[in-house]
Amino acid sequence: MARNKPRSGGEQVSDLTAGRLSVYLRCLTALDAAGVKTTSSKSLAAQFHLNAAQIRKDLAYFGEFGVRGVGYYVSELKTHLRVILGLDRSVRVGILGAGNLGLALADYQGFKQEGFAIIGLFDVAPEKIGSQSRNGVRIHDLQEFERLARAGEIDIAAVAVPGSAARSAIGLAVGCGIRAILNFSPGTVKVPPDVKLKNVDLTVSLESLSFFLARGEASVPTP
Amino acid sequence: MARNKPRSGGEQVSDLTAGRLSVYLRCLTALDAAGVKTTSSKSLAAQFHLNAAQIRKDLAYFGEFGVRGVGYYVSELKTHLRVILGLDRSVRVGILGAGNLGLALADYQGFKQEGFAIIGLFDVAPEKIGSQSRNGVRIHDLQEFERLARAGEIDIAAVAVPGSAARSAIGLAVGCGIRAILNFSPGTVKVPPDVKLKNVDLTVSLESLSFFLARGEASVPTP
DNA sequence: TTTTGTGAACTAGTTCACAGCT
DNA sequence: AGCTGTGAACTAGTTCACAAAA
Repeated sequence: MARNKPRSGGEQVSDLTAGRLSVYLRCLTALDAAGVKTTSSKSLAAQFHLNAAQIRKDLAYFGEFGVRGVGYYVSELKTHLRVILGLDRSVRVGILGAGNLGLALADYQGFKQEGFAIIGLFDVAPEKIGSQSRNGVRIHDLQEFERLARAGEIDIAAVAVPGSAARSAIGLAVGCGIRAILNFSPGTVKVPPDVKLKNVDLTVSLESLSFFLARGEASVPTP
Repeated sequence: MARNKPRSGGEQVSDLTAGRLSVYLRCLTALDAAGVKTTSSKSLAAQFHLNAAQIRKDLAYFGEFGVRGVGYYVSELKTHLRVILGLDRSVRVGILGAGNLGLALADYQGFKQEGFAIIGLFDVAPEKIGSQSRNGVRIHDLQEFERLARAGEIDIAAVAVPGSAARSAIGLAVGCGIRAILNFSPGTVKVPPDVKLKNVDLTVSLESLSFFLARGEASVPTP
């Protein structure tokens, strides 16, 4: 059995590491589903195009989960990763903006699969309020978001409003005590240091690709 | 006038740099719309929470666009950036997968605004083929994608298929000569080195946020 | 003076390589 | 033997600080 250095939440973990932990969890889930009992950093690296040393280093940071000479027990490591990622409890997501993107996010199956709970869609347009997405996620008034957020019933705000409304939507969420925001709107918004803002900028992604096409370059996938 | 070192497409430009160029273009477009004629790296940095030295370095890599003592001419620099990003010609995007996400992407206004041409949606489900998105983007058979791609009429493939179909969809696109792929499906797919693959993994994004919530940490926005 | 463009210094992130455990 | 965990070496990315230009 391996249990040694469960790191106290002191040091800063990089965003890239956090993302990789999520990737590792997905790999382990696949192996588990395939009935694989044990694996190693080398085998994970080979199968999923990762670097073995990096996997070991990322994992070792949170404790000694491996067994020397053997590797990692798939199901055990999976459980550890779920705890590390905070997925052992329900993570409640509220979506700001019930446009095309907001509606698509609400019905995105990947979230449900990973255990995220979509609390609802929130918009300001009176004609949308009361209706629901294809899969039955209800659209509420933005005030309802405020109420729920202040009551501590929303963990993550997904912001999918038009660019012009992004700043105020993010400001609102922060004001209600939201500590984690996934922002799909364009622009450079600043948040207090205790709030984690993650930007998914579709225009920037497409324009980067256009740039590499224009240069005739290409290479490594972007994680 | 400034024109000195228009870098030959020799060296490798990092993905982070490419993304920042797109951000700079957006900043300049905003300034231009506001009637601002000149700006400086310092002023851009202050307004949009960037680093002045980095802006200068990124831009200087492609030529001497600035004027010492003055700064940059907004409209001139904007034009340069559009050329550098390959946005001076039409960039044609085909969307693989006409599910919720694919449909939302097809109707996403941000793309149209930036000059991307959405060629169509492509799916395998017979009942979807022939219909169209809310804003009128047609859904075609996947074979039509193959035909168009082989004819060189699609520059970027956006992959929004279910996870299980991602590998084959990306393989198909690569096989048809597509050199740039924006992938929304989960998983670690490998592509040849001359193909640029950019992953937008919503589950990884949400799980990173969950991780930071679980640790009680937070900090800098993620670009 | 102001502000660019850029080498130098620094910081962050990745990979190597091996001691140490099973 | 095999594989982890980790310091050391390396690579990439960012910021500083200043000479050169307008």
